[in-house]
Amino acid sequence: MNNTKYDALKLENQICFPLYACSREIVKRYKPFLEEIDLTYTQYITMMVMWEKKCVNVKELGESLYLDSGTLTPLLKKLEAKGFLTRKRSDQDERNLIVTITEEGEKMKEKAVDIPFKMAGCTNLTEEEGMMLYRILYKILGNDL
Amino acid sequence: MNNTKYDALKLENQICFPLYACSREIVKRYKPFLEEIDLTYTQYITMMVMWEKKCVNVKELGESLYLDSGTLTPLLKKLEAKGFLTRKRSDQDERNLIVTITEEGEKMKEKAVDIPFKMAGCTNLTEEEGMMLYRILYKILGNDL
DNA sequence: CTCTATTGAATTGTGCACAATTTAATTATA
DNA sequence: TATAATTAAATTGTGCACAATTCAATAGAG
Repeated sequence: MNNTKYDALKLENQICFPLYACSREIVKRYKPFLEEIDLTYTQYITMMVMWEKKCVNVKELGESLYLDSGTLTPLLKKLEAKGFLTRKRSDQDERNLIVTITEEGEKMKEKAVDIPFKMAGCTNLTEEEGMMLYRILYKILGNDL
Repeated sequence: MNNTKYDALKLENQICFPLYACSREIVKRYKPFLEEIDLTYTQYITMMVMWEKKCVNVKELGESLYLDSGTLTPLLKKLEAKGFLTRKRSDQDERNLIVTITEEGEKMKEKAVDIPFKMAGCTNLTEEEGMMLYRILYKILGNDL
């Protein structure tokens, strides 16, 4: 029993710190696989949205990824330069930038399709732990305090 | 039942994505509290180590925080400029840089001490969920695959 | 004791994140 | 319908992260 009012300031008593460390750690484990298809992690999750939706504006993309235009604008320009998507203003409302996946972007999906399975071996969680983690993380994300 | 081999590439089926989003989300919730004491989140967890250890070299600090010298060197220079710590090469082994907390850095602790309690209200997890999350995250971090 | 290998920080360069501001387009209102 | 308010992206500036390289100091092998 050596509790002090400072215990709450110890690194080992934080919940945010392992979250932050873990996030970076897993992104690091993705890196070798993502390098093979010339994507960074953020570009990869962006492509995931594109593979599903084919066509979105920056705002929708930002809501899906919890990212803003300050992050997305330069990132989308890079993905456009790589040929995976196109960027074009909407005719109906020129404030909106429409991002559309290209043929080449679609082809990428074939090269990406085994990454999730390769990554599955990179964590030592049981299926139950994985589901629990998933549920708790989305509970936090859903909490708009 | 519309399962395809592409389901594993959907954003909603990722475990890493909510981890990444959640980590950033919580750091964002810290920001208003940390601004009051003029620290960024990374500077804050660095100070946590300093409050506990008083004196460490960059390597030890990096092991505690899962960060390397590329991140820590500029960060420590900023904390030194703010007067919270000093940086000095070891006499025994000049390769080592000894980081030591200052009187002023110690005083900061008083101003930081209620941040964990303020943050506690910022997540909607039960105590059990918090403990579960903590356990699972450290299980991943401990896994040196 | 000298040469080589290793170690610990610092440096360099790239890519996010994000707050804050700006710009242009659209909508709402007096 | 002018004007004000709002909206969507882009821009600007700061601060990480991190791979890769460099540099200086020390340890180890012959």
